[in-house]
Amino acid sequence: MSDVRLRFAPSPTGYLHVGGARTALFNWLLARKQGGKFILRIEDTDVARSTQESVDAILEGMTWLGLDWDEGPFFQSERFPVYLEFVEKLVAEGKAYRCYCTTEELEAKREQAMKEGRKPKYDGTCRNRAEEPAGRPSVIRFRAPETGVTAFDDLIKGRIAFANEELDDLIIQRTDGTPTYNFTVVIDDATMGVTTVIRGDDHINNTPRQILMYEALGYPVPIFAHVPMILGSDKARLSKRHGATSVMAYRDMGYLPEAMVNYLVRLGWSFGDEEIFSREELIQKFSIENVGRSAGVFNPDKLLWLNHHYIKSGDPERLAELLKPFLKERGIDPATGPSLPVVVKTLQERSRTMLEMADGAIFYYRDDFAYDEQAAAKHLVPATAPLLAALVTKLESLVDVTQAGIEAAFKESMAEQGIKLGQVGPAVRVALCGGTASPGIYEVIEALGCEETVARLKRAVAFIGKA
RNA sequence: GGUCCCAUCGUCUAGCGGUUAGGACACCGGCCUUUCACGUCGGUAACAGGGGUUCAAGUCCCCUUGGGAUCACCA
Repeated sequence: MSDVRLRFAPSPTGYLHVGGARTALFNWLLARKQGGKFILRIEDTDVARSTQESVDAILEGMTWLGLDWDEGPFFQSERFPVYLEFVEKLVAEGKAYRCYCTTEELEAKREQAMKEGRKPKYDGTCRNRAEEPAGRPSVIRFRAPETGVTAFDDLIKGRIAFANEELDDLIIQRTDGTPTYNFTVVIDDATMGVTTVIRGDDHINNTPRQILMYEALGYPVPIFAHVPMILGSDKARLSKRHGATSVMAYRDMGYLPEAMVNYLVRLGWSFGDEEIFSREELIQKFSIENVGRSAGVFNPDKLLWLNHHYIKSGDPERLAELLKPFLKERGIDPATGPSLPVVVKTLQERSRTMLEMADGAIFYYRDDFAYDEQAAAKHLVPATAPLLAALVTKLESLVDVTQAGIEAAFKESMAEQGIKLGQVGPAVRVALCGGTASPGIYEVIEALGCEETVARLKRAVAFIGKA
């Protein structure tokens, strides 16, 4: 046990994407490993862009991944009074000041500075303004030191230092009185007692300003760990055009949460040569020290492989439950046919996603499917009709409807007919499943039951007769 | 452009001064086999470049090059 406190602080302007999910996961893992607390905070100070739908989507994504939080969710929009209090405190102490520069003026100065090759930072016009013009709109800026160096020891990147002259006086309160991100994040992390901040490395440049504010406020500076970004296949920032980026989209595409968690954690973190980690193992083995420093490319193939792995080794009962919605989408009611867990067992090895499994399960629950044309042309031919008929006879009197019993019946029938499995097997497969790719025929028969199997074989014989 | 970050197979990575540079995904072969798969065996494939330091450098330092992030009254 320890008193580490970590947090995930997304802004509700969209769904939970894989990058955010990984950041959340790292925070959650460290909290769980060290027996600390994991806080969820919604950063919705930008009222215009924040939506309730996004909040719900983020919560849903977290829940799906199994990332439970100990405190929150807190909403920054509900804490405005807290922020204002701190703003006033800073102003009273002379650590922040009112700025009357208009957006247009600032814009012009920025352009001018760029044109002259200077840094486009705030020039400090209002920093030492003597009197305050009444009736003019104003913002509040944080008074940052103009000299010196602000540095921190990043748990992932190592020591990072910034010359204070590179920083400028950033706005902490807008004209409309609302606080801005770089301020609220500091106030919240400080007042919520956050000890370790794990976040995307796109925040590195914000860190020195934030440290300066912690110091101005008299709060201890947390430890930072900036995790590298996730890239698309072209090494550009991961986006929609690389494929799905929403965590929930992967659920809908038939991915298991444990596969997503396993994939995400290994993207940037490693533990020797190990690839497969259960949730418990991750909590035990995860460490920030083993998080890499460079950005990583999101590899859908490896995610798919992991998903396949977890489907192969998953509990059929659970998978059956997860499969139901996918079957429903296909208009199939599993109650009308063979036991779903039994069906699942026959499909686990050949399903990389639950969606594939659903497609593979369809034939079990429909007896009116059309035969694959090529398969029928090749295997449902006159020569096989009597062989199938012989099997019908054999199966109709079969008592031991297990794979072993079925196999024995097949062997017997084949011996009587003087043929090999290859001469009748493919036809049975097509008769039962409609195509040439399917689980083993003994498995299928066991799942289907003798009655249904016989019906399908008879249907195939009839089909041959009509052809 | 300024600042900051990054750099081992196509991809994810191991490596923490001395290795035939290892594993995984993907890819290509063999085996297994009633199909598809699973499994299994094997193969192709990497230290961005240049300087140092050192008996010894993928590992430490510097430069170059190449990526990326960030410079908002967004978060």
